[in-house]
Parts: sequence; structure tokens; C-alpha cells
Amino acid sequence: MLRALSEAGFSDTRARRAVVHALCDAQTGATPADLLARGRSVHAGLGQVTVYRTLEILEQLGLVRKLHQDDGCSSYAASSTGHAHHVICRTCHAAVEFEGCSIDNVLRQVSARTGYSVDSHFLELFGLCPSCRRKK
Amino acid sequence: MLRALSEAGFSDTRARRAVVHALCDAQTGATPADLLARGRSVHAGLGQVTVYRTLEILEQLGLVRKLHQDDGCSSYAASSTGHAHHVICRTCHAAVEFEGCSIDNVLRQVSARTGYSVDSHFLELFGLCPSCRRKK
DNA sequence: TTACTTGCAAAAACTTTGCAGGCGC
DNA sequence: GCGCCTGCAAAGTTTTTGCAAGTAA
Repeated sequence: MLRALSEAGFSDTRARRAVVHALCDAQTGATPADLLARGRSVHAGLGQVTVYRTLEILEQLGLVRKLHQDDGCSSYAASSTGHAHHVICRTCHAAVEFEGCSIDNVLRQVSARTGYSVDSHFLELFGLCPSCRRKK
Repeated sequence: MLRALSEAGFSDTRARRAVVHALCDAQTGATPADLLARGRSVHAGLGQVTVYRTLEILEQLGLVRKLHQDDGCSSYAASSTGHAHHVICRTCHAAVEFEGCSIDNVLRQVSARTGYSVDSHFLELFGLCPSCRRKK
């Protein structure tokens, strides 16, 4: 992730490393406030504004994805690259990325029925992660 | 939609009718501010707070769904009932509901790979509506 | 009448912007 | 050294809360 940043022409700074670290450290979606707290354990002077600005960059590069959850859409999760989705645990919020969403059939169906030309999509799954399932 | 509200035990009030009307009137996702403006053409005294409160109720009843768009997650679209998704025009934002998302194969795949038990999902498609397509 | 609703005002939460100083390269 | 970055403070936005008055049933 840091590498991708510098390859895209962004400086390798202490603040950005802290945010990236916080994102990778969290196995769950994290809000800007979460990331600030986590990031400060690495770089005490980190500011909230920088978290926002770094997230903006990472999101544009596709390295981070905003999650849509019931309690709001303000958490972010690392996304290895390009097209991918997340499956989120409704108990502990652990977010795991997955690829290979073969929903072409749905796209075709919807195109045919609605007349829209569909060119992208957003998919998110919710359920229980293995560990939370065990605890039930 | 009004019927469903009263069946769920909520009063049939002028303010709620205005919000519901505004929601159905808009063929696109509408933000709380949009709904206030539209709703006021029906009930001039409508307040923003009531819009929020009504949306909350409608959302819980599954009559309205929050959309997840690039520019934020603060617009809502009417949803006839239960499980359904939207396909949204990236130009004019027209939102059309569709059912029949046969993504069971994806769910199974993800379950198998990640060990999560998946019990719900969120899917949204983006593209161009017939009318915007013609204008290109 | 009685309880549910409403809208205002204010508070709180969240995000963006401006800018002087700091740091990567 | 130059120009990108940062963090503070402040401004803007959006959403929530408290409460007295209003309205549906």
C-alpha cells in the first residue's frame, strides 16, 4: 500500500505511514476517528485532517473502500486492489475482502428489464464470521 | 406506503404524508434536504427534523432504502417492499428498483472461501438510464 | 382526553477549508 | 532549497436532542 502510494507520486511521510498502518492493523472497517486513535500510537502528532486527506487519496487509488453498513457509511477497509467486495461480520465487524462476484447474469437481467446500461456495481455481504459463529 | 405506516401503528399525519409524497414523487434518490423542499410544497410547515424521523421509521419498515453513492450515502429511495435493490443512473440519478438478484452462487462461494455464514447482502448497480443513454 | 407527533432552537457530530510552519526528496 | 505535507483552528454541514405546543384517534 505504501509502495503504491509512492508509485503514484505521493511522498512517503510519517503521517501517511501511520494511517496505512492503522488501516491494515484494523481487521474491521474503521472510521476516521478510529484511524486517528490507532494512528496516534505510531505517530503521536497525527491529526484528524490528515486522516481524511489520506483516506481520500487511498480511496482514489482504489486501495481503500468505503463500507455501507446499517449504522452509517463512514468506515473504511483496506482493499488489496481493483475490483473487490467485502463480507462483514455483523457482530465483531470483521471485514474480509473477496473477489469473483459472478453476477453477470443479474446484470444482464436488469439491463433487459430496465433498459439501463449497467457498468458498475457495489456489493457487500453481511453475516457472521467463523469466530463469532462459534461463540453463539 | 401510507397504509403500511398505519398498519404498523403509526398515525396518519399531514407531515408524514408530505414526506411520503415527496419520496414517491422523486424518481431519484433524495436527500433529507431534497425531501424537505419537496415536502414543503405539500405541507408548508414541514420541518427538517420530521423528515429525518419519518425516514427512520420508513427505513425500519423496509419501505425506504438508503443508497450508497460515490458522493455519499445520504439519499433515500422508496422501496416497494422487502428485499430489493436499485439500479441508479450516474447522470440523472434516476433510481429504479429491481428484484430477483440471483447471487446465490456468489454467496455459496464466499461462504466456502471465507468461512462466514452470509445471511444478507446489499447490492447496487450503476449505469445509464435509457433516456441519458440516448442523449450521449 | 390522552398519547403520539411536530417543529423550533440548540447541541452535537462530522467534514472541509485556510494557512503558516515542517518535512521529504 | 523547493514544493509537497501537516496540523491547528475555524468554518461549514449534517444529524440528533430537548421540549412545549399541536393534532390524530
